[in-house]
Amino acid sequence: MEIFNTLTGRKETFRPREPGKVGIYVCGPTTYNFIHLGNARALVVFDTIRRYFLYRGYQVSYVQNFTDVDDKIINRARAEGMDPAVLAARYVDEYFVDADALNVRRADVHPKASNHIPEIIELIQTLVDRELAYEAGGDVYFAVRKFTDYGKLSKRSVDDLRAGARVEVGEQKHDPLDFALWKAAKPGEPRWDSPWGPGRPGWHIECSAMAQKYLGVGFDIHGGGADLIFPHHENEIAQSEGATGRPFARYWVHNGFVTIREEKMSKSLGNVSLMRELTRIHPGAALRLFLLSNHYRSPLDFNQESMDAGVRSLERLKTSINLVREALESRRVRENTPDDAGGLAAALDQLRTRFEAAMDDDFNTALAQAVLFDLAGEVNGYLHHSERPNRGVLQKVLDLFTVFNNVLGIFPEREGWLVLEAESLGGELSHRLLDLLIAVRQDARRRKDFATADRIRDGLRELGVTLEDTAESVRWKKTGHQWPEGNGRSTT
RNA sequence: GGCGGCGUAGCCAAGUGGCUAAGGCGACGGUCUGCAAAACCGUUAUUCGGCGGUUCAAUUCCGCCCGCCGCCUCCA
Repeated sequence: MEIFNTLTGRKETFRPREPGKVGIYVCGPTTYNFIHLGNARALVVFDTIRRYFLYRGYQVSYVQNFTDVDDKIINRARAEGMDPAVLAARYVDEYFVDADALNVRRADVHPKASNHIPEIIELIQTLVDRELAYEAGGDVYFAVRKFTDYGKLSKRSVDDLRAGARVEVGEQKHDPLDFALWKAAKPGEPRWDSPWGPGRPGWHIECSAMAQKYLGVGFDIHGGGADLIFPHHENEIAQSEGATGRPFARYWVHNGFVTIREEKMSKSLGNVSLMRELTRIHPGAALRLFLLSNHYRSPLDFNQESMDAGVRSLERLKTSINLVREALESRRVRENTPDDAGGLAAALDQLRTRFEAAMDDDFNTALAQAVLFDLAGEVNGYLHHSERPNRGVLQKVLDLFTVFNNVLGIFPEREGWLVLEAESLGGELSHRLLDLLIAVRQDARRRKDFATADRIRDGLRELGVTLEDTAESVRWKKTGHQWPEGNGRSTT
């Protein structure tokens, strides 16, 4: 397995700290709002990486924190007249709603800064004892210039950084480059007792403390968005390696940004896309497919065209899986016919090899997706050309879809069965009405009253239900339109 | 200014020092269909931003130029 390591700037063969085991720490969101598309990309990328290690048989320890003590939380809580802890807890809950929509699995541990104050204080104390940190007016700062390796991750020299560094009002840094490990509490702010007086941890220190606690020193993979390289991860390295004298993490993995219509997504541009909005409009599976549609280190542009293409390509996968399922249930399937498509079974082995090669090469999910589409193409062709498809080979196809999906996580899985979508029309009555309309239309078709038949089909299409006539039955599927509860009609 | 990335068909997007430059979306033609839809078959980059260089051979390596983007401040 080859992984691009930000620390060395190149792809390296992955060698775990302990054979058969891999420890991964990913920086999770600061819980002051719903997560946005950029957060979602990081989540999905690292969830997929984790899944691939599991596929490869590793025992994975996957840790993703929540930053629940932070200026942004305090400010927002103040603005809303809420207790910061309550606000943070609320958005932790909301995080899971969005993560679930993207089929992102729970981490093995989801540590929160607020639950690790003693560990944080202990780590700061170690840094103070080693004279890499100093107290000033109730704050504690890390002395960047005393850590000689500073800048090794972001490839910056301390002198380059000097120009950009600034000192906020009220800070008492000895050097503008220094950063806060501990912030003295101002009136009305959350506070914990410490050897330096009441206060709260700075942003970077929590990750050092929690990663070390759950994964130990020198764990395998530390991940996050590329914007965390500097200063967050650089500072984590300084703190952790300063305190232990040993390498903090072995492979640093960073995902690229999401842009929106070619612009960086940011608050100031007002173009932040919250997942809560997006999942209302698009199926989670389509969003996940889109998020994995290019290499994780490249920028990914979100726009209507790309998303539409994602939705349609998802349809292709669903259709194929459904065709296989239908065939397996149909009368034409045979137990003992030879694999008469000229080697579908052999093709499956090749596809699996290609899939692994793609993922082995720095988690090339775009290539891995192509394998999924090739699988769809292979089996569609087989079903089209074979009068008597072989049950065994079709089952293998379904199994392979499941194996691939287990890594890419596009469709949720329930008891080994891929859930392609919630085929819900919003109630039992709707389903019965639809069945009735389809039956009436079938009668019309038998009478060759195609005007009526087409009127029903066209009308349903406008309502977001597409009918497909097959030799044996009529299929329907939901397309496009969403029907939010209670609020009437919404056009996407 | 410092650091880093990108430029492949109408769009999205993999990729490689030389065998037919993946895959998806779209478009076009055909099969199927009452007509559709879906599916299938076929077509859709003699060419990989431009100019040089290295090489028997470059889209792939190097240099320069043009264009785009990100980080250097909180940010996935």
